[in-house]
Amino acid sequence: MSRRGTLTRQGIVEAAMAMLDEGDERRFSMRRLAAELGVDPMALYHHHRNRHALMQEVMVALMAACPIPPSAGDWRQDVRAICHGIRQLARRHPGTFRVYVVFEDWVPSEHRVHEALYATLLEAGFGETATVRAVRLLLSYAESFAVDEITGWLEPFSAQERSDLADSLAGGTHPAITALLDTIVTPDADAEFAFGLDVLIAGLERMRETA
Amino acid sequence: MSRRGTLTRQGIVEAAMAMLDEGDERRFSMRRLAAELGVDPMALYHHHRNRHALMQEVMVALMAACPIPPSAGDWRQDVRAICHGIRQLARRHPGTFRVYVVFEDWVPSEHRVHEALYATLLEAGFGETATVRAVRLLLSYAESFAVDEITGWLEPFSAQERSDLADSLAGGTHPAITALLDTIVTPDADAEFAFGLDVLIAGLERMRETA
DNA sequence: TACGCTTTCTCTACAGTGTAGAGGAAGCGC
DNA sequence: GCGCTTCCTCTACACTGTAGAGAAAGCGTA
Repeated sequence: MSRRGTLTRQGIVEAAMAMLDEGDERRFSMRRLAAELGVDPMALYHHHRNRHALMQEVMVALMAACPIPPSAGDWRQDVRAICHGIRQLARRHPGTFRVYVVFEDWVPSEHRVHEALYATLLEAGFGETATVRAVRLLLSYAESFAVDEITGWLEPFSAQERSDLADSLAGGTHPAITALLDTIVTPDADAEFAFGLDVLIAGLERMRETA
Repeated sequence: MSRRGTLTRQGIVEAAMAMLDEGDERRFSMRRLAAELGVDPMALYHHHRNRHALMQEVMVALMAACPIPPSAGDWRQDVRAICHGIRQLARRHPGTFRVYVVFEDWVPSEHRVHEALYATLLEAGFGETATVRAVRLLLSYAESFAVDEITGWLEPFSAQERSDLADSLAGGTHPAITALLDTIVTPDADAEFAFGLDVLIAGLERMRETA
């Protein structure tokens, strides 16, 4: 057992993030993390008040790592780029991101991302209320898409999954789903993400004109 | 201790759902549920293979309870109504709904809701691919909005929360957020939900025209 | 009524979790 | 050298899900 100087506040955060990201984030535990770091579980508590406080730090680190591309002048392109950054972040840190989306607390480093979106829309001429609402809309789109993607919902179904789905339709009458089965089981993540962004941006454009 | 006939497969499901909904869903446990039912924890395992299997049943019950209004003839109105049904469901079953959105498995009774949306958009003239994508978009909007709402993100900030937010902005430079602070801290859930739906529907309308 | 069988529940136990509280050792300043 | 602070370990507790064994209640049949 190493005795001293092995642990750092930030080192623990990084190790925790790595553990969340590789494999199932539900397998994360303070004891496992301590074992990984070759240290007694309670050693962690000297650097972080408790599990929740550690998680908070991990969330801060996560959002601080969110890429925010520089403005390209056109708000539509900027919005696309920022949302893409969120998607990239999720792919780089799938486990941590999934913890993030259900995390209840404040994560200060979120501000970076929010600021970028707010600034983009304000400058594009959206009103204050519309901007705030549009940002929530865009963020929830990007985040929930990203979660779906890292959870595997956007990968083509296996033969097994496809037939499970088909079987589960047998009970009731679901003509529309049945008709769409082939399309449903062969999603294209990139195209789907772009589609959603196109819809949102087109819709926002209309809002701006009429408001 | 009651000995026999107190427990029912469905009764356990309902009690579990009630326990999830009142108070924090993270406080749910098999042992607490058993205590509530006046029964030994292991008694539950005779009716449900394990906690996950029970949760699966609860999720099925949840989605089976999702109100699906009859079609009104206009796809825009139908989409609005269906999404509103999801929001209502979340408000009636906040704890269960929050478990649902992070639940990884298949929930057969989801089909009812999906079918309604698929059918609506197909009949409105959307292509197959567009329909599938639009449905995912609408569902993820309704669900993530509903989660935000039941989590409390759409209630006006308390003075404390407002000043916490203001403080957290002091460090960096966030001119846009700062300018929007008043708007950010006074959200209006109904208006916000309607705004998102308007944007999505307007955007989808454009997609249908150009496709 | 009596026997056994099945169903339903209880009891005990184990490995896992987060973490409180006490204690020990390493390194610093004097 | 001494003491103080910092960092870590050890032990312990209350909690979790659930395996495995056994008890009791009610049923079907004789």
